Amino acid sequence: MCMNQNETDKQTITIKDIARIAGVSHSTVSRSLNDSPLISERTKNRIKKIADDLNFAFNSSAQSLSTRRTGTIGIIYPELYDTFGNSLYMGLLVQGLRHGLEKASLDSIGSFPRNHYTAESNIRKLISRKKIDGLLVIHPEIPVDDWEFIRTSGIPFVVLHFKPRSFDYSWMNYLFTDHVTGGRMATKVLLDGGCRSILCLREDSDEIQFNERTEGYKIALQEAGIAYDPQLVVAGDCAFDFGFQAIMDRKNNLTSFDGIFAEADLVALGAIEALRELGVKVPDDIRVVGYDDTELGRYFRPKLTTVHQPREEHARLACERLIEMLDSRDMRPIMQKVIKPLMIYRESG
Amino acid sequence: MCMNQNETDKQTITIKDIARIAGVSHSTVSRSLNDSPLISERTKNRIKKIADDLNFAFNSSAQSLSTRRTGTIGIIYPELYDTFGNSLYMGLLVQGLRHGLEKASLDSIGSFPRNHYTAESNIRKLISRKKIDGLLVIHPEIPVDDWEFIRTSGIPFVVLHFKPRSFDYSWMNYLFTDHVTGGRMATKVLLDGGCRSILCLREDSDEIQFNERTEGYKIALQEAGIAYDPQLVVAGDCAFDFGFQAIMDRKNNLTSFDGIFAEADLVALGAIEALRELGVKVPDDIRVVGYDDTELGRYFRPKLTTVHQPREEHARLACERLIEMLDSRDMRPIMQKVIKPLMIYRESG
DNA sequence: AAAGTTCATGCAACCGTGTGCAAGGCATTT
DNA sequence: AAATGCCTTGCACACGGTTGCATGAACTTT
Repeated sequence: MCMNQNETDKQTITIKDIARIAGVSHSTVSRSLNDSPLISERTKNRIKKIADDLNFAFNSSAQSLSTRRTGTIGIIYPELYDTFGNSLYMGLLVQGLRHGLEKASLDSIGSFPRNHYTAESNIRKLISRKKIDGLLVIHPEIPVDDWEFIRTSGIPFVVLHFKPRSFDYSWMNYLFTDHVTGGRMATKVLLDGGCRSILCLREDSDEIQFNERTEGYKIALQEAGIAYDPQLVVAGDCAFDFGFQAIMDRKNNLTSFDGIFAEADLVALGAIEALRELGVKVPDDIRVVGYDDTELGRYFRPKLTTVHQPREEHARLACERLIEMLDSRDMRPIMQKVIKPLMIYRESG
Repeated sequence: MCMNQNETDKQTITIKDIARIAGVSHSTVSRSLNDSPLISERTKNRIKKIADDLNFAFNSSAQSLSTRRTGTIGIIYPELYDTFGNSLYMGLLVQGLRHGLEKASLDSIGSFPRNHYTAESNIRKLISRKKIDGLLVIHPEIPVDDWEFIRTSGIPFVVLHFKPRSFDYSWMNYLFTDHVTGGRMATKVLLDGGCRSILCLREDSDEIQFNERTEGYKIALQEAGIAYDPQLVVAGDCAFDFGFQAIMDRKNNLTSFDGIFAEADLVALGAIEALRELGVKVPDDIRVVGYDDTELGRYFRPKLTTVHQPREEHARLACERLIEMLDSRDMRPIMQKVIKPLMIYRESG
């Protein structure tokens, strides 16, 4: 009637079982399987063989309890789909981290900063309950007391991509992008193309990265001897529709600008679509430059000129540093990189 | 000179510490913090207070060792960026799972089926080392012996989205989409729009889902009394460029078809872009229907008519069933859903 | 042949928590 | 007053590993 629920349950075997079979103590088994030099080759091989035959695997909880190492890393990252742009951008970054950790045979627990239902801090939980050995943080909005908790916990961690707001990060290991330079480069491309009046479509938030991009925009203007006009900076969300609408809102006023710096690719694509519908030629009439180099920019026409951040490299470096910290227990902020972005010249800008 | 590396390390406190402070045995502390009815309210409150004051948190390894529950679930899913289309599609699904698990305060270890560097099976590792309580599988290519391992391990799991190939899944809990119906609906939209000769752009793989979509395409044709022409089925990868190139390859032959069923949104968008460049009007001259309802289709013009799979619902149901299995230990294949997709009518088809 | 080394292994404690069973205190019943 | 029962708590062992130290055997050295 009702299936015997243990029907398929494998008998779990432990090092003690192996010890019994091999006629040795369980310490010897433990040492053998961990390749301790204390044990003779002959015994080791015999025991490894037995373990193999029985498909033995260590119980990770027991091992963690004893060694104080879990072999898993927490990755704190935002919703991939709160804004669509995020998914395009973050995917590759998280992917890169997964690979970097895999290389060191580390597992990863992906987590939001806090539980959406209980509002409990996942960061705190993972650390204090000792579920993880280290932390990779990619998130614009870590609460100050979580930072404080991370700091006092002494757990190895690396911060990527988002500069912590309202919290001193001079003592952390981090890897950021120099968005001032990014914004400046993007704007300069437009200026070099002859633009004199550049619309800046930025995200309506206080995130440091967007402030920096706008800052770069201003610097480039200044360098070109063009007065900064606050009217030309428009804030919205990081979405296609914002770019589209921003242009449509100005359809009677299209001569008021000759270039567009969109601080996100998707916004740029929205703007381009609007321009196309209005019969404006990109880049002939108006030049457009995006930011982030999501895949999309490669596909749609005109192909998007944009600012690239080396995401795979970010991920690789972050993992390497974290693993180093795990091994050496040396938490000093040795890696504090602010990487220059790269301009990708395509058709739109 | 060199920082004292223990400077910030918090002294870990255990239930024994609390026991000592409270003047009770550690069993009493354990029972109190787990709200056992055996302990008097007065004692419980006193102990909870002390635990709170000390910021006590259970050591999860110790707890797992004792209870045989880790409170974490493995999610097996593919590269998000091997093909760009994947990232668009899978992101929301994985996101939904993360939310569903979070609701039950479960952590999740995201993993590829096997380690890219060591080729070791992550599925096996996670299960046999007892790192997880359950498994959510979203992957087209799980090796047969991994399925076998999952089966004999008796671990609770739910399969989503991809039907296992070359392995009987009648005993599993699963949630798939009826892609035959999806393909049929998509094709029917084109037929109803007056198309008589429909190009089918499919992925060049044996994945069941693509075979099913093509199958649905054939059925719809048959129902409309149109002979199936193998020449009209073209296989490539699931990318924008494939759709683009497929049309460009036929630019001298554009009258040979009047509709396009692309088995992935990105392919459809590529085709539409090519048609636009060739001066062909969509949908007036040629109708195009995509598949998957990635966000992209909402943005680009003409807006893409496409087949929607309710990904959030998939994720939610899968989590619910898994959690039920975790609690009840009842592994019977009670949930075997094949969900009908939904047609999204927009502009292109 | 006795003493000293080296090597391989076992003993026992420990990591932090859960839990069956026994025991003690106290109130109730006979 | 003794017997009974309930409520609360502690003891001791279990979970499955790791590791410092002691031990005994085999091998050198004097």
